[in-house]
Amino acid sequence: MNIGEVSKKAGLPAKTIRYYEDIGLIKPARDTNGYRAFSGADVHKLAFLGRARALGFTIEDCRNLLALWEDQGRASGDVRAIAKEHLAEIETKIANLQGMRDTLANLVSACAGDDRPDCPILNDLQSPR
Amino acid sequence: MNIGEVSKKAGLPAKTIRYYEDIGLIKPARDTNGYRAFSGADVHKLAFLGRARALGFTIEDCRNLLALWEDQGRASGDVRAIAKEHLAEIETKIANLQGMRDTLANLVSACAGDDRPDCPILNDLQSPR
DNA sequence: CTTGACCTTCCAGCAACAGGAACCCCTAAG
DNA sequence: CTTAGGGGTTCCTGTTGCTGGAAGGTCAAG
Repeated sequence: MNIGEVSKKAGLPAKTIRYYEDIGLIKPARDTNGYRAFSGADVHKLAFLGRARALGFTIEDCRNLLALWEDQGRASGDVRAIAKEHLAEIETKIANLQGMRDTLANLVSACAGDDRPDCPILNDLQSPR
Repeated sequence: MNIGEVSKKAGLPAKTIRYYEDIGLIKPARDTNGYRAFSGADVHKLAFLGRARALGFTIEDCRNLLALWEDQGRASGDVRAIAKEHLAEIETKIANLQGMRDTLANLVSACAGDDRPDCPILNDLQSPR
């Protein structure tokens, strides 16, 4: 299978797939013409990676998850630990963003948004209350 | 005022302040010895930038907000437009993260997390349900 | 034989800095 | 006078996860 077809099947841009090979996440074979020759297992791995990335796992997390996935003797506790840690980071991010959102929403609703220069948003950035 | 003192007053790392000069957000004067000589206005601007960044505005947004802040004849509508746009982006991010969080929380709670290899998290990454 | 759709590698760039090297400046103490 | 320290300066590299583009090889069809 060439990269274009794999790209469609796995739902990842060809650029991304090349990148993943670059950093050692996958190791597709090569045809005599130099083209990458992907196996079904490669496609499967790429789809796995795509889903892990969609859940926000970092590349390094993905590398570890992939290794655990391929290790039949893994302990599910190892997987869970990675996911739990990641979950905590996401919750932190959400909390931060919610704080920003609340402040911003207040400011936006306090601002007339007309032609006059008076602006609560700038006032707050100048010296928050 | 030297950069160290400004760093404390504005609550920004010296590195960041140099960077902000680099990209043209501030233009501090220079002493004869080559040191940056910050004015009170510079400090004020940096604090403004720090707060805008803390609300998640991009550097380009900050550049625009700063210009509006300094423009006595601005229209508050322009400020509000920037803030509103940014608010929408934040809400999008929050929604995405919440989606990830929900999925992850489910998976984490479904996973025994012990020594056995069976793992709902990996199962889902392999083929989501 | 040429066109066009593939594929290849390599290089640059994004955001917003952080780390570190190599060096200059200034003051105070021994 | 020298030295130690704690400032400051520039410049280069690295971070994360790709994306865009240039320059060129390959392949099947018309």
